[in-house]
Amino acid sequence: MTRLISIVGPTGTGKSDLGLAIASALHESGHAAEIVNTDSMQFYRGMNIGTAKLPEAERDGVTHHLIDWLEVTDESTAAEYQSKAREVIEGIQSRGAVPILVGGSMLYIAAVLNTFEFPGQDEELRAKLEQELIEIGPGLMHRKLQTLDSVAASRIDPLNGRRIVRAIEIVSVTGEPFAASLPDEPESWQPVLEIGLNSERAHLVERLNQRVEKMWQRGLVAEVEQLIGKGLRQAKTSKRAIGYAQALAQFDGEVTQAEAIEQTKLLTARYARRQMSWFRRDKRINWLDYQDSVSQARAIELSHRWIASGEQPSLGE
RNA sequence: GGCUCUGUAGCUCAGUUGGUAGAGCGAACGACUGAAAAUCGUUAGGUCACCGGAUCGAUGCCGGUCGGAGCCA
Repeated sequence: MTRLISIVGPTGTGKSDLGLAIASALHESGHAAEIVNTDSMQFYRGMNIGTAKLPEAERDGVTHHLIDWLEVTDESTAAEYQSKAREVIEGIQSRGAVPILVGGSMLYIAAVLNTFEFPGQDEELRAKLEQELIEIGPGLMHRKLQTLDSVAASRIDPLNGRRIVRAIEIVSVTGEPFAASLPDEPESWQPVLEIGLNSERAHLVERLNQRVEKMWQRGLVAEVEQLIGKGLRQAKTSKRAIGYAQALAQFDGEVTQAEAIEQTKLLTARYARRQMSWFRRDKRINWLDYQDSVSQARAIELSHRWIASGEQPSLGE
């Protein structure tokens, strides 16, 4: 079985390019590699500019999976993605190729890489609970959870309506207590080499700001206009993507272009921060500086060793 | 030049009928098990423009200085 590689890190650090570089380096040494997208917004067909999706022409002939597999009106879920992605990964491995996961959607990555079992769902119940949340507020919902599962309640903030609703749903569906917390040391679904790309915050934010400006120059608003024709307004998840929600508001005349760009910059920088706060707890990640030829060489070296012998870099190396 | 308004956290602004101050956003950090580009939590930031006066006590009142905005000439 070929070994898994995963490239993670905040948005805009060059993960896609590094994925290609590693794929090409592995290819030279006789290992085929295919890329598996772990960016939840690149799932959507037609969402290209705002998700910084690598155009097909720039994929160097490397097969990319799980890009453009949903319509904007579809709703992705981590559970569905988990089974899909694992199927794709096993398919790649059965062909003797190396799967390289590339992307920054935290929950989706964890769902694939870790032993992560999603408790069941009940859409009808969920809808009812969501309505109730609106009516009575998170405080009372939290008390309700407390009577059902006091341990879960103690681990969820009383104001976090969304998690409270989901916890009640889980307890009701499974009839069992809900841990409501992530394990400190997750169990790997498969052995994996994780490479993280990051950079000093100020530099990253500056770069992200420039990228947002470019998205508008390249016609994000026009892309949104096209997506409206495909039902973007009726969408649940896709239309809330950073940049798309703002471009839509601009298209509707609710905000000026300057405001839309400004808000998008803010949300992007905040998103990058949240990504890091999630990734930092994963001690398996080998962090490297982004867009640096030394880092790229290092990442390739790590990958070679990993594929050849299953050797992980030792601490402080 | 005259009149009026104005100067409080990195930003936008509340506020104190005189007892040294708050919010939203931002920042740093954290949580996260079927929407996660989501949903939330914690913390740190202020000689309340500057100088003087009256007062037991001033960010607040009075005078001045400097900066900003508007109107009139």
